[in-house]
Parts: sequence; structure tokens; C-alpha cells
Amino acid sequence: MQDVARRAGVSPMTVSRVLHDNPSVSDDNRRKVITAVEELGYRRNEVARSLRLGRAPDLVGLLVANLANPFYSAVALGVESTLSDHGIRVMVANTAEQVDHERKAIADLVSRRIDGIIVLPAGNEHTHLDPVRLETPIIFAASQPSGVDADAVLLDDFNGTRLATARLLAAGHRRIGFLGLPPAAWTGAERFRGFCAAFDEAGLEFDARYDRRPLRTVAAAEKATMDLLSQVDPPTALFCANNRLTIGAFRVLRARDQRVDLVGFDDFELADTLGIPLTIVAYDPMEIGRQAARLLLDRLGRGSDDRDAPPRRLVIPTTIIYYGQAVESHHPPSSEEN
Amino acid sequence: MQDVARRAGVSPMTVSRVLHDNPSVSDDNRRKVITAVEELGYRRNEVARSLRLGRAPDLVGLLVANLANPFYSAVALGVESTLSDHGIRVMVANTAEQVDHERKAIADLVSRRIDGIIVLPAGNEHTHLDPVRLETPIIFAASQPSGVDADAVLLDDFNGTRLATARLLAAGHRRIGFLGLPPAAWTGAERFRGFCAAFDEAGLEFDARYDRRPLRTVAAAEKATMDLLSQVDPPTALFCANNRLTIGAFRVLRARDQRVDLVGFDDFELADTLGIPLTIVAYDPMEIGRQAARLLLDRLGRGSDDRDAPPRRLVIPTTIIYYGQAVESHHPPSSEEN
DNA sequence: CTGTTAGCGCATTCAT
DNA sequence: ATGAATGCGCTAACAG
Repeated sequence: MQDVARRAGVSPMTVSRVLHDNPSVSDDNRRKVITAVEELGYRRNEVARSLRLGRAPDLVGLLVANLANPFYSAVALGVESTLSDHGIRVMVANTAEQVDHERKAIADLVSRRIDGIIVLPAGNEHTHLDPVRLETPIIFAASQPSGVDADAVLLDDFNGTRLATARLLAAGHRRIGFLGLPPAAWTGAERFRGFCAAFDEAGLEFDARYDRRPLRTVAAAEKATMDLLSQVDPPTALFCANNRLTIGAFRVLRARDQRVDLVGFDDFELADTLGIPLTIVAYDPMEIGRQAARLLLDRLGRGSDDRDAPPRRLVIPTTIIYYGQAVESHHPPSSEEN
Repeated sequence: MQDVARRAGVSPMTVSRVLHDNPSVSDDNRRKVITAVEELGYRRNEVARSLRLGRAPDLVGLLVANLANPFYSAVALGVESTLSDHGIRVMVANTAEQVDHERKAIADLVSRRIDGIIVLPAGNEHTHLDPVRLETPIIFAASQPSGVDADAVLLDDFNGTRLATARLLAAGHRRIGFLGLPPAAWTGAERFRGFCAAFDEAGLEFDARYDRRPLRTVAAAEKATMDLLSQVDPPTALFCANNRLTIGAFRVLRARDQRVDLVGFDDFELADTLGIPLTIVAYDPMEIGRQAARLLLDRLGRGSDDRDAPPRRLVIPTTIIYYGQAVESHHPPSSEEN
């Protein structure tokens, strides 16, 4: 900046002002500075700037459990695209579903004085995230903050599961297997709660022999499915709590060519072509990222809202899609842009 | 830091030394400092630190075309996991395959004084990235640097395509449709080159009537496939240059129940369950990210190598997988951890 | 082993 | 409309 000032024959201060579009600079000087900047290929040092400003300018952290899962990468894309429209960069940390990774990553992000954090928490207990709120705004996504008072964008896990399950019951199914996530995760708990609620409302009781939890991976879902199918009174339908588990169940059903109604949470690519009747509790994962980003922008005073408003909760709705046997034109989600 | 020093009854410098594990601090003082740090919940301001050091400590940029594409998110995960082992954070920018997004993102990253950049370039001309090399190391991934002398980790696009195509020719196919990417992309050019090379080696010529380029999306691949299948002398086999195009072709074949040999570049989840014979040119996309990260670490002097070594080229091999009609246990790629 | 000095590059404040 | 002074929080280089 000194160099630019020298070359333009002005003081560093004038250069700074030009870079800030400060109107109180003579057109003459402005021109000279701009020329000098271009000739020198000068670019402001954002590090110094942020030290002076006391915060990392336009930089937020995003914590996800597993980037390789299309759900998380879609959320990440939603966050990134929304924030980059505002000139904000995103630092991504993969927690691999480990709470201590999460803790470390957060500490690191905070010490970098980022402007805010969006977190898709690994566990369901978030008190360790509470101290962070004093330093920087934090937005929860896909998980209800527990022990922390913070903005959140949630999915209607409960109702999505409840309604899909109600359909199964209405169709006459009584022996329904539940492939579920660890109850320690918000999503795991809520989806199971919705499942049970549907039974309650129908005046029925869920038989624990059909309960298979906690499951995390495709492989675990495969095992659980085989196990369920080979027991006496095998289930006539399966509910799978996320795309991993749906895919695991599908693999087994397909290999056995067994007629079982399959219902799963999360849409996924090729879900419509699997050649078996499949009901999906669907939603737009990118929208979770977009809304989380918007909540954060509000907190940063960039959006429409007051930055000191009380915590807000946004709920993304789910819809139910039936992928029948026939293969037509209804496209499931995919990264169409590529 | 002043506060910590006061509380510990030492100078800020001693605090700094303790934080750096500098051995020349008396155990007594060290203890006092550590206690004070804990009591105050102090964390070093990384911004000030990096201003002092003249670089953003442990922060690199990653540019990808489309995070929602499993290929890119797998690469991103490979990068993130490798670098986070070294305490390095990753800033992700999604270029949406637009060169000017790429340009802007790079300029922004550089002005943040990041330690390095890993880029999966949008186009095939990279001279606009050359100036960046003066400021920060840059690693190319999945695309040969052109007009720039930089490290790169590449995929064996040429041979993967060539060998898979050779198989088709050996199996007697002569009318082979080629669903290809824009030739402006390295990957697009190389895969087409490999395809043609196989014809050359067999003493055959590729009939341009079966050439369908450039294609980018699932929908475009569907259209191209329908078009190919409805022409006179329809192809008896299709080669698809990436997972998007393979999926598009599959959708049409499945809807028509038409017997056409399908060969595609990129493995993808559920590829083994599609119920049609499918040959895949496979590789590990995470490995691209890991290797790119490793090259960058070397450049940063963190790895084993000299940081002023000449540019290096790493090539990730491909393998050919045949997913037959039967559905067994051979698992395709997926985010198994979740 | 520890403290003092000085400056990284910028922007806020005050003076001109 | 412009410039000079000051300090953000930290650490390298040098004393002591």
C-alpha cells in the first residue's frame, strides 16, 4: 500500500480511501491511485485488514459430519453458494461424526476469528458449543440445538416419518421393520419418534422385534435387513431412516427379489430407477444450507433482520414421493449442473 | 495475551513462548502460564499471528466446479482429511464451472494470503492462473496444467478410456456411441482421445455419426441417447465420459429396455444394482484429493520433499470393473462412513 | 531463561 | 480533501 501511495504521489491513507470507495477523494487522485494499483497488481492484505477490524472479514466456518455423503455436500453447496453471493468465504471442516473433532474444529475456527459458524452437529448434546456463542454467532442445521440458545434450520423429521409410516399402516402393514439411526443424533431420535407416533395414532403398538438400531452404514443396514427377513413373521415393509439405510435395505431386497414395501427418508439419485416400489420422504438438502446461510447473514447484520433478535427456528418441509415400478421421467435429485 | 501475562506474573513474550512449546521456559513459569490460559479461556488470535508471520497460517484454498457432484465432494473430502491431519484448514469455493468465478475466487483467496491453492480447473486454459504462482503454490487436480508450470495430480483418463473401448471393439462392437464432455475440459479431451486411440489401434475408424458432444448433464445425455438409438444403424454400445452421462444413458436404456452395452467413466453408488450389464472405468476420487494435498504439503515444506523441486505429475490409475446382471456383494463406492 | 523493542498492513481518529 | 499519528495482537531479534 505504501508502494501504491508512493507511485501515485499520495499518502497511504488516500489509497485506503479509494479502496473503500470513500467519496471524499478528488477524482484526480482517485484516478492516479487506481492506475497505480493496476500497474503494481496491488491487492489489499485481508489479514492486516481483519486484524485492524478485529474480525476475519467475510469468512465463516461450516462443520459437517461427512462430505462424501450427498446430503452433507448438498448442504455445503447451499451454504457456499448463498454466502459467496455476499463475498463471504466458507471454511469447511469434516467432523467425521466425532464430537472431539467437532470440538477441535470449532476451537480452531474461533481462534481464527471467523464471523460465524454453521454446524451440523455430530451428537445431540451441544452444551460444549455454548461458549462459542459469546465469540461468534452459531447456526445449527438439521439438528435442534440442545442446551444452547441459537438459530436453527431443521427438517420436519417427525412429520415426514409419521406420515410415511401412517401410509404403510393404512395400507394394512402391521409388521414393519425400522432401520434407524443412533438415537443420540437429533435426526435419529426424531425419525424414530415420528415412526412411533404413527403407530400410536393408529392405536397400534410397534413391536420391538422389528426395531433395528442403531445403524449407520450401508453395510449395517444390509445385515439388519437380512436379519429381519429371516426371522419368523418377517416384516412386510421396511422404514429406513436415511439414504444410507435405504440403499442397504434395497441391496438386500434386490438380491433376494423379495416383495417388501420399502420406505426411506432422503431422496437420492437413481431412487426412481431401482425397479422396486419405493416411497421416499423427500426434501431439498441444498435448501437447508441456503436457509442456514441466510440466518447467519441476518445475525451478521447483512440480511434484513435485526442481529439481536431472539433465536429463530426454520423448518424445511418434507414431501412424500412414490417411485413406482415403472420408469418414467420424474427425475430424482442429482447435481444437474454437472 | 497481555491479560494472561499479567495473571501469570510474566511478560507476554513468555506466554508466547509457552504457546509455542519453546523449551527455554522454566517449568515454573510454564505452569503459571498454562493455568492462566485455562482460567481465562484464552486462545491465541490467529489473525494477528498470521499478520506477523506474513502469511495465513495453515489455510489453503480449494476450487471445485460443483460440490454436489460426488466426484468433487470426494476430492474435497480427500483434501480436507489429509490437510486437517496437519492442522490446515480448507476454504472451499464452488466455481460452478465458470471461469470468471474461478478467477474471482482465486483473487480473493490470494488476497487472504492463504498458504496454497488446489484447483480443479473449469477450462483447459490456465494462463490466468500463472500470476498466482508468484504469490502462492498452486496444485492442479484432475486437469493437466496448460500454460502453467505447476504440480498436478491427474487421472489416467486416456488409458482408462482406451482400454475400456478396446474391450468393446474386441467384443465385436463396431457402432459405438460416444457421449462426451466438452473438449475444452482436459478430461473431456483426454477421454475422447483415448476412445479414438482404441479405434486406431484396432485399425478402425470412429464414425462421427455416433459422436455426441459436448454433453454436461444427465438430461443432455438422455436426449443424446434417445437420439442415437432412434437413428438408422443405432449403436450397439455406448461409452459415457463421466458418471452424469452414464446415468443419463442408463435412464433411457432402462426405460426402453433396450439391449445396448454400456460403458462409463467414473464409478458411482448403486452402479452394481442397475440390472443391466455395465462396465465402469473406476478409480478412487478421494485419492486425487489426498495426493493433491500431499503435493501441496511438500511445496509448503511440510512433507518429505524439497519445496523448490521441479513441478511434479502424479497419475492416479484406473481399473475396469464389470457389473454384470447378477447382484452380488461387490460394493460400489459410497460414503461408507456414513 | 526472560523481558524489551519494534513492526507486520491496515483503518480509525484527529488534525490540517 | 488529505495526511499523521496510533494501535489491532502477535512474535523475531535482540538484549540482559
